[in-house]
Amino acid sequence: MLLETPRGMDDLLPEEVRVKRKIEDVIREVYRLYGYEEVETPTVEYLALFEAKSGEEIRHRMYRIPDIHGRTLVLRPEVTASIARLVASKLSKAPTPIRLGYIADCYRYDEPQWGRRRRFWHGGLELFGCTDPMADAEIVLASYDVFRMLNIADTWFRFGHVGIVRGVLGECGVGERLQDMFLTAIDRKQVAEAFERVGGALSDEAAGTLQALLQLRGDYTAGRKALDILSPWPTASKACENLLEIVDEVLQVRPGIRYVMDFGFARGLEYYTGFIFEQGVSDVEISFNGGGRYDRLVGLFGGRETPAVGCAIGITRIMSYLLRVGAPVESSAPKILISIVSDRARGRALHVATTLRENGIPATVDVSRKRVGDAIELAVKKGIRYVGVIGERELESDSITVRDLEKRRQDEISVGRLVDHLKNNL
RNA sequence: GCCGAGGUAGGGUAGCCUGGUUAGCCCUCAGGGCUGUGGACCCUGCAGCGUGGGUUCGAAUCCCACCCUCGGCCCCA
Repeated sequence: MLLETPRGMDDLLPEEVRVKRKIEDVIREVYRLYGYEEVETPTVEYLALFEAKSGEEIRHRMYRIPDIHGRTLVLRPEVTASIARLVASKLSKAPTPIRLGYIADCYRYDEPQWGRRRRFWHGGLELFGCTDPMADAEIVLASYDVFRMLNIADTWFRFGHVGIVRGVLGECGVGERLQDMFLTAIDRKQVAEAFERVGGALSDEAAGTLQALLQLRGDYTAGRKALDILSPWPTASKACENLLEIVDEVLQVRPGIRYVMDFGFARGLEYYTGFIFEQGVSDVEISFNGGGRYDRLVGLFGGRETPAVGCAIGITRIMSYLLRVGAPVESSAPKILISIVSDRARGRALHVATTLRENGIPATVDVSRKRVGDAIELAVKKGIRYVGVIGERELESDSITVRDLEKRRQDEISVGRLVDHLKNNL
């Protein structure tokens, strides 16, 4: 017990952290390029924040923590609600549009397996204050760029719009609560149950429309077909047009992306009001990124009604994927290990290492004072390319012997030229 | 939460069916052989049967429960 981590919560070893950092670096670069400002919110939040609109599934998978005064706190299962709260409160007077990003650990009491951990990281982008399809398209394009910059070329998108089904149901007088239940059932692929729940509220025509719609998926032409099916339903038609517009704008920039428009597509979070999407990688079932539009959440938290669209990128899933496919990640090993073979050389070794570091070259001194041969062996194991040797001879001539383990050659170089020598040979 | 397969030193494995020496091997790690070249080699050492019960003269081995890991379902990023 003492030596185990809680189930589903992982220690991350150097190799894993290296990959995770790389993903975070890319996400932060996308923030920079798109003008998103990173924020942090508490890992622990009040239960109420997630109770309203997080969706059935997530609600009962939250870690709950009773505090001393009997309030119920939870470990955040996701971050969007926190960001919406932030916009409803501290940022209520910030000029819109507001672009915010976050990288944060989240917690869900799930059954652990590949790509599903009880503690995992999300990297998100949230854009507040715009209803224009360009905003939705921007989130998709930024998502695409994250994967592109990680050299994950083979990525796919699934596009949908909860406003379509909500539109048909709404025009039949089905209330929001019932709409949520319908969509949750659809998300679970329980189509029959979905229809049972709304029961008699639907006319035959509405039921027929929905049945046809839920099976419809495909490329842009499927979207046109959906428009036909929806022609008697003005609200739903408008939602469908909105979806087509967003996808069209994405395709204008990235005509080659792999995507499917899926009209039977729903997501587990209940706060979505419009466009929704998921993104994944071809040889993996589960999605790596998901998001959509939630125009009412900020208002629900007491803020001014503020439209919003965003996404949550599964950093932990991408990390597992990159480790699995063995994606190359730059080594974090120092470039040179300086071996000392004379007590008098100790000061010189430290001095040389300092000079190298001041020039941006990572260097370590062999403080364990191994024999040269053992130092070479250690360097090989640690992936350090160069071994420097400083002893009496080098002190004499104000130089350092540098052995290149990759090219298997050795040179005696004056200390003054060492920085240039290593820089030229990296 | 459900179904399936598994758990032997830090990693990888043999032994389990058919209970019986001190649980073997490879890598890693530590110390030494070894005072400036061993991308080594040799010697020595540290460290293990997931946990708890049960059966038995005796359990890594058979039985039960639990824990954990890995798949799958469900769901999700």
